[in-house]
Order: sequence, then structure tokens, then C-alpha cells
Amino acid sequence: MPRSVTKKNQAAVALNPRPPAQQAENLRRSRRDRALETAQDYVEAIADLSVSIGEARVVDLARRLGVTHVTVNRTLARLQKIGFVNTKPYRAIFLTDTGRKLAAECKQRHETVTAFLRSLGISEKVAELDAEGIEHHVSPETLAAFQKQLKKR
Amino acid sequence: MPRSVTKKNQAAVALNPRPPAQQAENLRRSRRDRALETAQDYVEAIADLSVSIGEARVVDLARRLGVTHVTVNRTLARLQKIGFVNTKPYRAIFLTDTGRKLAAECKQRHETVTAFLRSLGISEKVAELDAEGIEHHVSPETLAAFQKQLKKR
DNA sequence: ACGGAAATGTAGCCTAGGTTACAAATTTAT
DNA sequence: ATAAATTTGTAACCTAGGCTACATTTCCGT
Repeated sequence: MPRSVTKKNQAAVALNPRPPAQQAENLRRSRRDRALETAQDYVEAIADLSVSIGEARVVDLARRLGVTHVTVNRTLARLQKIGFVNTKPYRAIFLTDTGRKLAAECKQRHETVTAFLRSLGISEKVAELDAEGIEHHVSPETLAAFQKQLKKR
Repeated sequence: MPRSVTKKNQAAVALNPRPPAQQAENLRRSRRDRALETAQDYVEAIADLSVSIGEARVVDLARRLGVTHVTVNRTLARLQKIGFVNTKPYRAIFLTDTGRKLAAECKQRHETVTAFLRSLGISEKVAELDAEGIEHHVSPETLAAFQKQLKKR
């Protein structure tokens, strides 16, 4: 049995169309992205709530995000530390300029992804569902391609 | 200031095209999916390595997934518990029937997503990168739409 | 103005996935 | 055959994101 890839398999590695190093890099980025997903979901929700009901409170966010208020609380503390929101105890939540900018980007992207999926004939419900997950992994290049495709129709 | 959504805003909620309850459900599913992503990445990697170098060892997986061997080890223990792999200390890793089936599905889906992105004119590198993240959020309906679109060209 | 309801905060626990540092087993090469 | 290199395993720690249970604060209605 070969003892891993050490020497014997360098050739195979070189030939592979998706070499392990690249693959590893892709997966690493995919994981790094994941860390931003929560932030994006939160700022998007805060922005929406601010518009639709005038302000964003912990309970509303909890309802909207499908988690308990405890989770919301802890996450908001983290988001404040990294500069996306401003909170004071027992008060409503506000986005910082950075947070507002991120929210706008996310909303835009979310809508593009949803519209694109709909344009492929996917049902509204599923498009909405899949977009929620897909949007976080759409690079600018892919987003542009989606937009271009949408214009064609 | 309104005290959250309690009474005053039931109307707004009803009018919203993406009501909070649905939104919360979508996000919840999105999170649930996340728990399966790791399993999918692992079985896919194990299947690939088994073919390309004859067997899958912990070091190879670590290299391929871009994590340390410790992470691989702990994750494999979990995957064994839920029935995707078979491992014995200091031996190579094998997929169970369930694991092999999952791997095949993932590979198929991964290739479809990549091909679909490529067909939109997205560069190989970015297509590969985005696919890595997107593939985990593509429902059967969306996958079917991608395939249909691919045939059209 | 005050008492109950709702919202918010805090403590403590869980899983998953990441790490470094060190120990033990297995291969490999001399 | 045995020493060195490699691989694998284990201990202990970290962050993120879930949770329940309980404490505190704020708001609202009488």
C-alpha cells in the first residue's frame, strides 16, 4: 500500500485538473466566507426591519432570523466589536456606515440571485430558499454574469 | 417608539412579500444544510483520493481539505458515528455504502454547478471557487434547472 | 403610580470546527 | 534490525453559534 502522496504520487498530483493545493485553498476561502455569512444575514435583517417597522429590536431580529434572543444578543456584541452595528443596553439596534453599506450590497446581491434563479424557471419558494444559501458564495464575477444573463431576456 | 412588532405591525408583516416566519424557516434550513457541508466535503475528498492514489489517509485528507490532521481525525470520528465512513486506528479510511452514495451525488452536483457557471462565461478558476460554496445550497429543483439550461446550449 | 407583561441581559451548557504541542505507532531506509 | 522520518492519535485550548433557565429592565394599561 502506498504511504500517502509523499513521493510516489507527485506525478498524479501534477496531472490532476484540480490539484489538492488549489482545492484546499478553495475550501479555505469557502470556510472564511462562512464567517461573514452571519454578519451579512444580520445587517440585512436590521436594515429591513428599520425600514419596515421603524427600528430593529432584539426580539424582532430573533423572530426574523429564527434563533433565540440570546443568540442575537451575543452575535450583536460581536458585530459591534467589528464595527457593523451600534447597540446600547435595552435600546434599538443601529447600523454603522460600514454596516449600512454591507447591508445594501447584500440586498442587491440577494435580489439578483433570486431574480436569476426565477429566470431559470425555478419556483419562487425554492428560488428564495436556495438564494438564501447561494448568495454568500457568489463572487463579483459570477454576480456580473448573472446580471448580464438577466438583461438578455 | 414602537415596542417591536407585537400589535401595531401585524399589518406590515402580513403585507411583506417575504414574511419573517418564512424567512426564519429559510435561514434555519440554510443553517441545517451547513451541518452537512463538512460531511459532503469529506466523502467527496475520500472518494477522489481513493481513486487517484489508491487510498485515503489522514494526511492526504488534511492536505486536500486545507486543515490540520487533528481536525480531520476528529471529524472522521463524527462521520463514522453517523455512518459515512469506516476507520481503524493507523489504517486507511473507507467509505460505507451510504458514504459512497453521498460522494457520488456530491460529485455529480459539483460538476453540474461548475459546468453551469462555466457556460455563463465565468472563468474556470472562479467557477471552481464559487461552485465549492454554491453546490451545498443547490436544491434538486435548481440542479434540474441548471442541467436543462446546459442541454440548451 | 404601580403591577404585570414584554423585552433584554446574563450564566452556563452543548456541538462543530479550527488550532498547537506532545505522545505513540508505523514505515522506510540504511 | 534498528534508527529516523512520517503518520496517526490525544490533550487542551479557542471561536462561533445554538440552547435553557433565570434575573433585570423597560413599557403599558388600569
